[in-house]
Amino acid sequence: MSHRDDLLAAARTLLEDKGYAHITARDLVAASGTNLASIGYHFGSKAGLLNAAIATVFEEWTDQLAELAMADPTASPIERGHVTWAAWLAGLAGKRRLLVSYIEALAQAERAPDLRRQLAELYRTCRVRVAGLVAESLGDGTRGDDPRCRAVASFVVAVCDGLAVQSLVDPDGVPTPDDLLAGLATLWSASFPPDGNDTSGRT
Amino acid sequence: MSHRDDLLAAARTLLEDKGYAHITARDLVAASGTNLASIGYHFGSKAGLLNAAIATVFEEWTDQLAELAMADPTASPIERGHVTWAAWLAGLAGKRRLLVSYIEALAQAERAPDLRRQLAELYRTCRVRVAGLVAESLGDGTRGDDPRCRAVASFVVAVCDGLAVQSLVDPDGVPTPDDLLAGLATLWSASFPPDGNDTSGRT
DNA sequence: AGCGAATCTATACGGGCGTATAAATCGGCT
DNA sequence: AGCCGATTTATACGCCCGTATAGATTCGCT
Repeated sequence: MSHRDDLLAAARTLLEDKGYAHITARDLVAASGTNLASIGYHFGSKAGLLNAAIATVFEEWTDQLAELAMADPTASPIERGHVTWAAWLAGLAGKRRLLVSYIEALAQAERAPDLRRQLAELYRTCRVRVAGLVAESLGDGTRGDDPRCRAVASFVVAVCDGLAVQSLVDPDGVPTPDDLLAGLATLWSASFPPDGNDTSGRT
Repeated sequence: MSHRDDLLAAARTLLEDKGYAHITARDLVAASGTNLASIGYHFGSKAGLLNAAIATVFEEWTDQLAELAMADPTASPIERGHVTWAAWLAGLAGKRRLLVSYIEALAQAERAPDLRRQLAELYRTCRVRVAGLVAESLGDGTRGDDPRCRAVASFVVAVCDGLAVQSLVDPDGVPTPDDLLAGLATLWSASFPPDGNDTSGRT
């Protein structure tokens, strides 16, 4: 394992137990068994390392959700949404501490152009990917860059964000998957009106 | 004006243009024209001052919304919700920078017991107050401590939070007041079934 | 084996940080 | 006027921070 990998792993750990804002360069060195100067050498700065770590976390989450959403090839789009959110909600409790760091980073990004660009790019990629999954699940030849797919993707991602944050603010007040489904039904049919030919699920 | 007030005002200003995490004690002194030691004297610590400032911001927001929600004495509960959220959404753009600081504080609270307690108390008070408004708007003698009122209050507050955060993450993807109303209608009728029973969505 | 590049180590540096201390000043009260 | 507590001032202390530098080591290649 290179120092680079060690540092990344340590950053990931520390994001969980110290929080983005309170990690010092010396924390990272101690947790990784590497050297102070290695941070600068491999990542340019402490911020560079931390942001790289945030990115891996984000990608990890998207991977998990994407895999889950597409696990059942026969599922309708609405079922996939349900599955995704249910899984997301179920996992939130265990992600709590990392989530806090992620939210911290989100806030810092407002005044840190580099981090901001990085997060924006991450979101863009994520949405494109989700849009692709939506198109795939429609199975009628619609492509991922279809505006409707992009709209649905934005919506799905936004809901995941909203749920995550709400679980921080008020862990006991987060809606159940069934609550979500009721809301989803309304919003989904508003996006894909069930008039004429439509493959989207009926409830 | 006492140093206490000057510091509080400076903290409020700095929360907007430097962000919770990056305000230093010397920033506060410079912006307030006071003295380094006055922070400790009046607030115990820099964190004490910052948290007091956050509290005033929070209370200011609640005051504004409460006033707006109750402006029209003939409005139904659902109309009040609509008005409140619409106003909240309209104001979010102008609150953006303060909002970032608030979110930062929220994240920090996870590892800062004092701040955490303070925010929890703020939320509790806020919910009680909203529940009171809900009861008042029902106008049928229901009291604010009725479980249904409390549930509605939690929901309303959570939505405000969710909207705020989403406006940070993705300002262009925030739902319109009308989108909200559609979702609200579903959820509201699920909370207060117009007739006997079972209005919740099913798979 | 020998060389250059990549990587790692040890340490120094300057700076900014939050807080504490002690003295000066103010303000109300008798 | 004189006192006392509340407040304000000026400054010092010690700590820890992020980064840079320079030299040692390792690795890949011929």
